[in-house]
Amino acid sequence: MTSKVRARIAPSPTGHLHLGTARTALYNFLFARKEKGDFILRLEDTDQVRSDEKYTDDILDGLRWLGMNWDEGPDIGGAYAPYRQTEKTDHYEQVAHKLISEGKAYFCYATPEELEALREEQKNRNESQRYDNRGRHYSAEEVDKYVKEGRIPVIRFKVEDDRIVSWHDAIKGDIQIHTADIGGDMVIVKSSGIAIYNFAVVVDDIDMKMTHVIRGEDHIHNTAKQILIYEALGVQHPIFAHVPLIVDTDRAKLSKRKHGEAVHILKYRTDGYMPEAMMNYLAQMSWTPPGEKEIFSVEEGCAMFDLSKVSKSHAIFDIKKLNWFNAHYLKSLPLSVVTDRALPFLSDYNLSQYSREKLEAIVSLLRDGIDTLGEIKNVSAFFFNEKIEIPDELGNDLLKKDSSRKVLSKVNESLSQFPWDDAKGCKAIIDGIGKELGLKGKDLYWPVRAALCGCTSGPDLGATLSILGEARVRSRIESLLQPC
RNA sequence: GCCCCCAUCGUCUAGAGGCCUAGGACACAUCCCUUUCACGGAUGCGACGCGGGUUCGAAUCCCGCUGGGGGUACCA
Repeated sequence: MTSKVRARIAPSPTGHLHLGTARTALYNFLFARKEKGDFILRLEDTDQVRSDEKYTDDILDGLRWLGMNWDEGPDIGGAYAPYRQTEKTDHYEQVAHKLISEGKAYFCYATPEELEALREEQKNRNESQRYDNRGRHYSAEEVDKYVKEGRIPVIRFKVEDDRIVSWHDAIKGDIQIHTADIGGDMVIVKSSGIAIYNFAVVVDDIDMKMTHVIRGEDHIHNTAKQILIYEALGVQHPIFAHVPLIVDTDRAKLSKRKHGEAVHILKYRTDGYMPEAMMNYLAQMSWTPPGEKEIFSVEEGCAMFDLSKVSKSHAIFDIKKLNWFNAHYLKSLPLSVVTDRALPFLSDYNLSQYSREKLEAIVSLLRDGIDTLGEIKNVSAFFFNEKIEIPDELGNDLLKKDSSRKVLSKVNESLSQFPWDDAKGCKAIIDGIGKELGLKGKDLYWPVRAALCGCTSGPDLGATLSILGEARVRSRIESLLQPC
């Protein structure tokens, strides 16, 4: 009888939601949903120095934004609460003491300085750096001496020296790690009394009955350590799956230090990326759905996801591909939705000068030509600003040409005949003027466009005219026809 | 240093020994559509890191090399 699948994401609130965390969360989420299991959110906040509540909010918010929801978590509770490690300190310590009483762990009084010296020595001798397990053999006198000195011990877990830990990774396949390479007996509880990550995760994953642990491949060595703890605790370990890391175009791990805000989901939100695009891009970075289907929603992802099809090799974050996804969703999502999302990016403008209908028309016109909503402010400026800037190269050159002035004069004379509510009709009049003057293509369109938009490329001309309306068009053209 | 993981077009990838003269997508180039631009459509460019095996047959399996990445904490 297989038990219900339980997968989780366990971020630590030491920074904004990271791209890699988001993707790992997504894979856990997709997997849990696909298997009709539970997806759990848990906070690994044992790093007291770096943890911050504001990051917790950012992380939960970011995950929701991407379309994920969880069945249990710090915000909604659940059968296995609490879902924050800092609320389980005593529990971890109890488990650690149980291991001590069974002879599987012990107090170690070595100071950080002593350990540093040990590492230094080993390095000089060109040996691999590892704890020498000295704490296993303290005499009563030694312990007494250290206690009198006021040393506060850590708790170390005994790592068997000559064994191979192996598991079948759901993504990577069989992995074997020799215990000699783990680094000696490992700390499981710091002198502060706080459990160390490798210990707390295991206790939590046991407590919460996790069946699958899907996480970044930077945890592969931790997995070996953790399997040892599962064994000591007499519990069968969950299925592990290590997802390849996301690296940059130089193939280095994405890091705050090197990439700044670009490693955070928040950055993409504020730059005007659609959550649908972000989710879709993240999901397909290391996983291809059957049938080479590139575009898919969270729901479709949930239905199609297959852990065994996740790639083993690293994924390179390619902003161009993300842009393509985003441009796709910008064009295909319902206009009202895109408009709602676009308006905050236009908040510097006086939006009340247009009806909602016209605003939607503007978004509809502009969304074809941009990759992100962040770009909409610039490309829509001529719709909102009272006066537009005409760049010198257009003002001094194109708009000074005889043919250009002819076109503009003619358009100006005909303004009263434009069917202002009909974009195609407006365009037809321009075409008519072109025919009359014997001008076409650039000679015809560019002057009009330049006069209205301040540039020679842009959205559909008829629609632009229609949205701007007679008054704005008239004032822009007339201001250019003034003798200079 | 030691340990682990990985290796197909510039990028993401399909490929589970013959279906592969290696397929798709992004990007790029050209063309078409549009009497401008964008969108859209079509075409093109373009890869199995190297060397050994195994096999009738290898991108696919094995070994070595090289390259890349990750890990080696009283961080997570």
